[in-house]
Formats: sequence, structure tokens, C-alpha cells
Amino acid sequence: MAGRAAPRGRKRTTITDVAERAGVSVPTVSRVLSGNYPVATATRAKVLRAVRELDYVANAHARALAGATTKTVAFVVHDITWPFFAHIAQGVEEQARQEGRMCLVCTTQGDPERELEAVEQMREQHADAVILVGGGFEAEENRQRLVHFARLLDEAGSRLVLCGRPSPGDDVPATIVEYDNAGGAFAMTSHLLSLGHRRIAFLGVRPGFTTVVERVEGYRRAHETFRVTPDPTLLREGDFLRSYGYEATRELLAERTDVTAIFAVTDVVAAGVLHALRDSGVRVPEEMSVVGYDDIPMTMELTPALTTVHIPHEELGRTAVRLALHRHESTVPQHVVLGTHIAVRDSVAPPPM
Amino acid sequence: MAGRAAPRGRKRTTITDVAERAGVSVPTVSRVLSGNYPVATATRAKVLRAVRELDYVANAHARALAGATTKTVAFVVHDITWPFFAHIAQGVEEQARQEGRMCLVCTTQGDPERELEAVEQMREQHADAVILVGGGFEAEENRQRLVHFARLLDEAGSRLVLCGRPSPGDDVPATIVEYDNAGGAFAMTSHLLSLGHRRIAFLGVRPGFTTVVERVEGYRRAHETFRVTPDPTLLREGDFLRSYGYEATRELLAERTDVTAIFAVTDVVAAGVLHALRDSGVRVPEEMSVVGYDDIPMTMELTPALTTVHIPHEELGRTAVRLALHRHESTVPQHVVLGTHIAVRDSVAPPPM
DNA sequence: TCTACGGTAGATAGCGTTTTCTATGTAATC
DNA sequence: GATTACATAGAAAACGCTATCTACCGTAGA
Repeated sequence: MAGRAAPRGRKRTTITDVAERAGVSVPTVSRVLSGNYPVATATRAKVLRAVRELDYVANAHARALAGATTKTVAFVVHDITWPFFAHIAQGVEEQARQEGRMCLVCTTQGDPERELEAVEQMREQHADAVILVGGGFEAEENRQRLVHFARLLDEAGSRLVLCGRPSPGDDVPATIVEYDNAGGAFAMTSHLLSLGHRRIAFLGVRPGFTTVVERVEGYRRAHETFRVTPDPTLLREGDFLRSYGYEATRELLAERTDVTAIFAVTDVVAAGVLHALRDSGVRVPEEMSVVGYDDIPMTMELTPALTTVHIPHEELGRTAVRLALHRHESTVPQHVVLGTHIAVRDSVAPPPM
Repeated sequence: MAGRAAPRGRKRTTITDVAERAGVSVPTVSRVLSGNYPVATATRAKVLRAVRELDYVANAHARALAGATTKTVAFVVHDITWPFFAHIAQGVEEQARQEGRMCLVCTTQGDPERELEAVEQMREQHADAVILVGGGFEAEENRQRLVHFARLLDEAGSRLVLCGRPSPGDDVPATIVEYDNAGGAFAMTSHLLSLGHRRIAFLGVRPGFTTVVERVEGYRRAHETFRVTPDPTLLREGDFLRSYGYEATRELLAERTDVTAIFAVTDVVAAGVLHALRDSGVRVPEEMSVVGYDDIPMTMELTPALTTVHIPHEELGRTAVRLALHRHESTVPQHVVLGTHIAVRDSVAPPPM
């Protein structure tokens, strides 16, 4: 756009320079560096010395072009500042490093358009794995798009990984790493029900959004198990924002007085809920129990400390990378569901009365 | 290591395939795609159709090799799960996307060894910019290492950016984007002093760590300005952990009773401080004022909400990318200091008595 | 003494682009 | 009607590696 490309740095140091300096041929240098071919000890020493003296590093692009793997793993998240994503990213990065890979990131801010762009870019990069993190909408259109992505990436030699999103169907060349979303919600709701709560509000329904759908599903199943008919008006729609939690709670309190527990769709929403309750003079957990989902570190700072569902964030990330990179080994499954469990802290008590 | 490389995907779609399908030559396709050369409208249409039909995307590595820019920006952080880094990363990502770049990440967990590896890898990638985020130790050895990095990257056509770290010296080919670390600490300490506090503990001194050194410097200058001699035993060494804040506070309370305010080196440490004070039955801010540094979102969840120093995280990230990529434009400075300011919330009051 | 064969190293051919540089057909000029 | 200029497209040469294929040397076996 802005005129000519920026002037290049001076001459880069190439493998040819190293070869000349060491007095050997280019392939020999390559062989010393990748260590996949016998090289005489003396020769190796000469080459390594030249490498050191010239501060040489190989050009990753040339290397990638010439057929070796690209040694990169890509991941696409909504927003890296959300602890949920950051901790998964941490796991991805760690495992990637262990496997000798670099990490490419893209954030989409939840925009499907940007997700598309991101995958496109990742395809250009020929990353060994492309990890899509977090839920998405389950519209048929989206499903087909994912299948399409999977095939395109597969053709490009990459592997699509869905991390925290259900499989778009069998027979799709993709790796799926889920966590037991419904199970966690089931356990948490059961926890509340078993303490005697009967009117449990669920704040943050997003119709069609996989993560939420599954959490609501767990909420429903628990009610069934306890033979309690959930009041459908207690399921409130909203997004993942703290401000939503605040407002929804104020509204809820204004509307009715029979609710004894609030299940917030995420910890961040729960933070808003707690804030609203404090502002309204409702004591937690004596007058109202509150629970969240995700178990991000912030839950420790809330007053009272939040009871929530623990997700193995980092392990999700690590597993995603591991399974994708080792997909050719027969012992490595390509669809796993990691467990979740509730973390009991101070925001839950039996209902008042 | 583990035997042969994984079998490649099938044949990738290349520019040659597109050229054949469109019935034109390879360079023509290239020209249509990069749009830097006149191509007849009809030809362009044919090519674009072929591209669409084949779902073609260019190979980024081939493109990078052939001399065009790599279109990537790399950044190196200690730990992406720390909000401080995550928010800067967010700014980097955003600006990078706006400038049509991809992002590479590396985390070092504060290990200088890993930082070295990271820069090495980034050099292989020929990223347009390599952004080192966060403080570091100011040992002469480190300074020289940075200068060395800067030169190597410069030769490779990349630009080193120090984000939140002071310049390693003039005449180094690097871009520096700092924030007014000392200024923020000065303002905050002045705030406390002007309210009448005279015994202000500073928790989290790390000798030689740039960020901390500057914060302590601001703390000192404020005392000087107010003609108060700071008690050196109130400067306590420690790291950036919540647990440190907790323990240091317990110790402090056990040792002495004259302290009326605590300045935690980061918000996370402040969280530990608040926790310890609550456990010790010390009311905040009535009996003890507490302040932090960073202004991460969590400060809103603390009880009481924490008064802290605001850092323009995202702008730091955005600026880092912008300055580095536009370094050849004469109007773009290569060393800027972004402002900080205190965010007054509920954790500060005049000292008791 | 001659052949065979490990063990090493060099030559050569891509990998998929972009970038000159050259060639063509057509419109404009005299 | 021949000449020049322009707009467009193709040919060919990098870019910096890896991988395959070939050549050499010295030693061991016949």
C-alpha cells in the first residue's frame, strides 16, 4: 500500500556463507545442522565453529519450503485477555515448545468472519496444527464450514483441532479435545439441588452456542434426576460479560423473591452477580447461593470465594497439541473428553428458611 | 526423532494449478494476487475464478523466501496468563492484524535461557518485528545481550522492540516503547503521603529488575518531594506472586504496628496483601491503606476495590507494533514513553488516629 | 592384486513464490 | 504504411534450504 516495501537489512547470513567459511559444501552444513546423516567428527566441528562465528540461524521459510515440516502450531481464540483462553493458550504453548514448535496466534473477538480469515491465514502458513479454541454456534452452516476447514487444512498437510467445541461429525479429518461441559453443570446443579435449592436461576443462556447449550443441558439433566421441574423463566439470555451478570441479577431481584441460587454461565458473569447482590444488600451465601463456571484464578478474589466448575484449561491446550502432532501413532486417540469437577468454596449454602 | 516424518497431505494446490486452470502463466496469477502490476480485467477475472474454485491460498513460506515481507510479528512474554502480558498481547495482536500481519508468540516463564532460545527462533522466522515484553534484569551482561539481539535481528531484516523495558543504550537498532513506571509510582506515593501517611511499606522489591527499580525510584522521589525520609526496612524483597503478598503482610503485621499503608509492587501481590489483612482482622482502608500497580481487571473484584496505577497495556502493544513497522517513516519516533496515572478506588483513606 | 563395500562428501534438482527481463499484439504517431 | 509507444503476458532467474543421487577414498575379503 504505502509505496515500496521497506528496505531490507543488509545481506543476511546464509547457509552458503557457513559452507564457504567452513570449507565444505552446502549440503554438508545442512546435514550437520539437522543431524540426520553421518558426518565426520572433524567436519562437524568445522561447521559448528563457522555457525557460531557467523551467528548463523537457518531460514525457517526456506527450510519449510524445502519440505521439512514447518515446526509451527497455530491457535485461534476469541480473546486472549480472557483467562479461559489465556490458560488454554498457556497449555498449547508449553506443549508446542516441548515438541519443538513455534506458536502462531489469532484472535477473532468472536467474529465468525475473522475466524474465517484466521483459518485462511493459517492455511497459508502450513502450520502443523490449527487449533480452534472455545465454543461456537451450532448452526448447520457453521458445521459445514468446519468440515470444509478440516478438509482444506488436511490437504495442506495441517491438522484442524477443535478444542472445547464438539465434533462437527464423524469422518472429518479433525482432532477433537472437549471437556465435560454438561457433566460439570450437572454436578454443580446437583450440588445445589441436594442442598435443597429448588429455584435456581441460570444466567447467560446463548441459544445455539455450543458451550452454553451443553451447560444448560447439564442443568436440565440434574433437575430431572432430582425430579424437579425447572422453571423456564429462570433461564435468562445474556452474553459472557460481567455487566450482564450485574444487570440480570438486578432485574431478577426486582422481579421475584423465590430464587435461592444463581448459576452464572461463567465466573466473569458470576463476578457481576456478586457485585449486584452486594449492592442490593443480599448476603451470599446466607440469602443467596452463587456459582460460576470455568474456575479462573479471579474466583479466589471474589467475596465470598466462588464455588465453581473446574476446567483443566492447560491440559486442554497440551492435549490438543499432543494429539494433533501424534495423530499418526495408532495409540493416540483423536477424540477425547477431559473431565471437569466442582471446586467448592464459600458462595454456596443451603437455602434460607 | 521418532522415525520418518509424518506422511504429507495429498498434493497441495499451488499457483501452478491455478495458472493452468485459468489458462495463464504463473507470474500472471502472482500479479493478480498481489495487485502490484497491471493485469487485463478479463484475465484477472479468470484467475480469481480459478482461485475460488480451487480454494487456493498462497504458500506463505514460498512467498517469504521469494523476497516479499514475511507478514509476521513476534512477541515474547513471560507468561501469557498474567493479565499484564495478556493485555499487551491483545494490543499487539490488534495492531498486527490491522497492518496485515500474523502473530507469533513465545513464553519464557522469566527464564533468560528461554528468552535466548525464543529470540533465536524468531530470527529464523524473519518476523518483521520481535517484541520483547516486560521488564528484565539490568545486569551489564543482559544489556549487552540485548544489544547483540538488536544487531542480529537488524541484519536479518527484523526489528527488535523493547516494550516496557528501558533502552539498552543509544545507537542500538531497536524500538523502545516504555510506560512511565517511575512517574506512576511517584504519583501513587504522593497520593498516600498527601493524605498523611508516613510509614508506607513497599512490598516486592527485586533488586536489579528494571520494572521494580523504576517503581521504587518513584516511591523514593515522592518521599523526597514531601521531605519524608523513607524507612529502608519498609522496603521488602519478594517476587510478583500473590502468595508473597500474603506472607510478607503477615510478617509485617507481626513485626510492627506503625505502618499505615502498603504499596504492593503489582495488583496480584496486592490481592495477597488484602487477603492477609482480612485474615488478620485489619480493616482496609480504615486501619490500613493498600495500593497496587498495573490496573488489571481483577482489581475491581477485590474487596475493597483496589486503588492502583493504570498502565495503558493495549496501547503499549499497539504502539510497539506501529512504531516498529513504520520505522522508516521519518515522522515515527523510535523511543516513546506512554503515560500512567493513578486509578482511585476504595482501598485508600487517611491514616487512622 | 583386484573387487566390493562401508563411510563421507559433493552435485544437482527441486520446493512455490516473486521479480526482472523479454516478447508480443495493438494503438497512436508521422 | 511504417515506426514508435504502450499495455499486457510469458520466460527465466533467483530466494535458501533439503533430499536424492552420484563420486570418491580407503580398507577388507577373495
